[in-house]
Amino acid sequence: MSKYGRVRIKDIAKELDLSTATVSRALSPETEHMVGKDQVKRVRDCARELGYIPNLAAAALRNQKTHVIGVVIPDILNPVFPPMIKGIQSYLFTQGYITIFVFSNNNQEEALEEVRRLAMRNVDGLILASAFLEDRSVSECLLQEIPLVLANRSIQEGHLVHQVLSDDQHGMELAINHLISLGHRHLAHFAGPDTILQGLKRRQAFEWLCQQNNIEFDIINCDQDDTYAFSVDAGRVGARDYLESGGKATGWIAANDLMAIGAIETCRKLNIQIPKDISICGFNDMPMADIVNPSLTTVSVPFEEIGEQAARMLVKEIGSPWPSKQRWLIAPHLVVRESTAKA
Amino acid sequence: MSKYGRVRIKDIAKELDLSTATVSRALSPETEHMVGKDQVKRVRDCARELGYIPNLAAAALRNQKTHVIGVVIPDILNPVFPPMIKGIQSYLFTQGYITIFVFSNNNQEEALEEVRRLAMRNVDGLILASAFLEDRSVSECLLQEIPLVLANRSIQEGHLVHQVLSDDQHGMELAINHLISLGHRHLAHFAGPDTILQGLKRRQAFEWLCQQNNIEFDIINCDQDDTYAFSVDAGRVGARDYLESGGKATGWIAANDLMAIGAIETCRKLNIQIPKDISICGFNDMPMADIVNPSLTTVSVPFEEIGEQAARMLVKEIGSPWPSKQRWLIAPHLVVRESTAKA
DNA sequence: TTGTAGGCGTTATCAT
DNA sequence: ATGATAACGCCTACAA
Repeated sequence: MSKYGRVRIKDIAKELDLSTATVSRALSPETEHMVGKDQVKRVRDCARELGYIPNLAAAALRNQKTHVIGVVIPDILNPVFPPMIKGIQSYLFTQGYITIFVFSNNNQEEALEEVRRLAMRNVDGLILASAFLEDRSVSECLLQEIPLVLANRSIQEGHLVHQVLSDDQHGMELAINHLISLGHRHLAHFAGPDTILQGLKRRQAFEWLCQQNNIEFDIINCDQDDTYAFSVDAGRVGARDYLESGGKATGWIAANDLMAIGAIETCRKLNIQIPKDISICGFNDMPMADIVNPSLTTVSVPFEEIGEQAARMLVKEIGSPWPSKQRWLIAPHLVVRESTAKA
Repeated sequence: MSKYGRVRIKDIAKELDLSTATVSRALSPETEHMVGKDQVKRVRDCARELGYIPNLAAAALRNQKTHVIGVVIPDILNPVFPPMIKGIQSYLFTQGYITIFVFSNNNQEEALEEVRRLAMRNVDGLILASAFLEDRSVSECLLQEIPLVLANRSIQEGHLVHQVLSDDQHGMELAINHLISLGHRHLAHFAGPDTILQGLKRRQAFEWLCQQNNIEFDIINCDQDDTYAFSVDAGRVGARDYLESGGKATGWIAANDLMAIGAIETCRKLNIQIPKDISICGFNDMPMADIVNPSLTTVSVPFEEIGEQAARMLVKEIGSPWPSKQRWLIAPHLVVRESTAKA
């Protein structure tokens, strides 16, 4: 092969009898104007010929900028995240960034550990989609002065960081109005854990809106522990417990689609017909929500858009930090399918 | 705050009036034995106090080793990949590696571009799950001498790279035997593109096994273009075309679950009952295959295991390259659910 | 337009 | 046991 191991600028310089400075300049679009046109061509050709691949680790060390963004995702198996990942990655790609996705298994300790690892890699910025209302990852980032955007989550001290969120209050309103308009007068909410933003917000909105509308309601807490939160299993068990304890609501709203699917499964086992006997509404409109049995009526949260918007804000923040932090709400919409019907 | 920007080894050294060498040694588990016990403690304490975070880019530059693995995934929205991603990531995490996942949108050019970007980042190794039987990414890796494992895919020159694959021939046998045992005597295969390993292998296996069993069969090519391959839409259109052209098979095997779901949808629209009129079998057993309507009988491919095994082989290969390249087959199994029944 | 030289943060070699 | 120093590959002020 080539007479070099991995080709460096130095090798090209030697080959063409130039200085490394000239080669470096010729290779970079921002500086090539300082070099003669003919030289640029010579250098470029030679680089291609020798199979030169720049060593970005070295450049990063020198420039104090890696063009790497870190993203912490709580659970890769949760189907809402792939669209968000896509939104993040495809925008950052266009901006010349590479994205490191790490997965925290819904675990605060792991998330913090991952954030530290990312900090060691000198990421230029961080997007946290990991889910807890309070955890130390955020303070760690602030301490390290790493530009930060929270995607689809929030924290108590909202003024310290940028946030991109779906408007869950509005989403819950869409779901409740839908069920009410179908004639349901007793609703139930299968809630996620209060330690996670969506769990808290959706439960609060449900409670408040039912009271506003003078509707009888029950709230079922399905969360045993954090890894179990928002799972099909949580919905399964929640529904079973609710029915066994004599719950009478005819309109159910789950905190997410997976829990709705779990609830539907339990109903099927108990020979309860959906939507004839009970209407069930999900939340998120995850991929596949349209092909389950029955297909899910659900509040559609635009995760890809959330991801892209978060990435967009982060890039801006890296370019020039905003003095005040933004809280960006994205409106969900209702998708009516087969799992809801007249009471 | 601290009086330093980001704390470096040099800062700790100055603080404790030691040399950078001693501090570096004290901080690294492999070299701390060269330093007095008391010093180690002083250094560690000081590092914690100042909030020292090692700069791995610098270490990588010095050590010619980044502890970064790159993984190319063709499509994050394809539900078979999250389990594979999990398998890869969780194993590599335990081995002290960080993983960069990139997505090529089923596009060869993008995959190659991503591989180049990863090479610039000096990844220690690469896992390619991107799907084509022939593309330039592999040769690029070989050229750059980057340790390489193919996950769930293959190439013509199989002896040049490690591969971890599901045994599709065996999987197809399970599916066909299942349908035959249910009394089906005319089978159809909704095939993926021949340019992708699974498309090719599954079609070939289907053809051969039908001939072996003296079964009448049809093959429907659903692939228009690469981004469309293996999608719900491909299955939808394939089924419609097949039925409109008078296809009579009572047992269908799709090249993957998404296509099976698309085919089911078309049947539902045409008032064809599954599995009463036609039995449909999928391939992969993706997450959610158990909750679609009707739930899918499918050949279950253990993607998480494939991912973990690929990662395992890659780490070994990085440690000490094997002279001969391995081809590792993982056996799928059949999961019988509601979409297949007696003819 | 081109070249020289120093430094980004870390670690290994060599000397003490 | 500890310190001085060079080197990893790249970029850029400064000099010519």
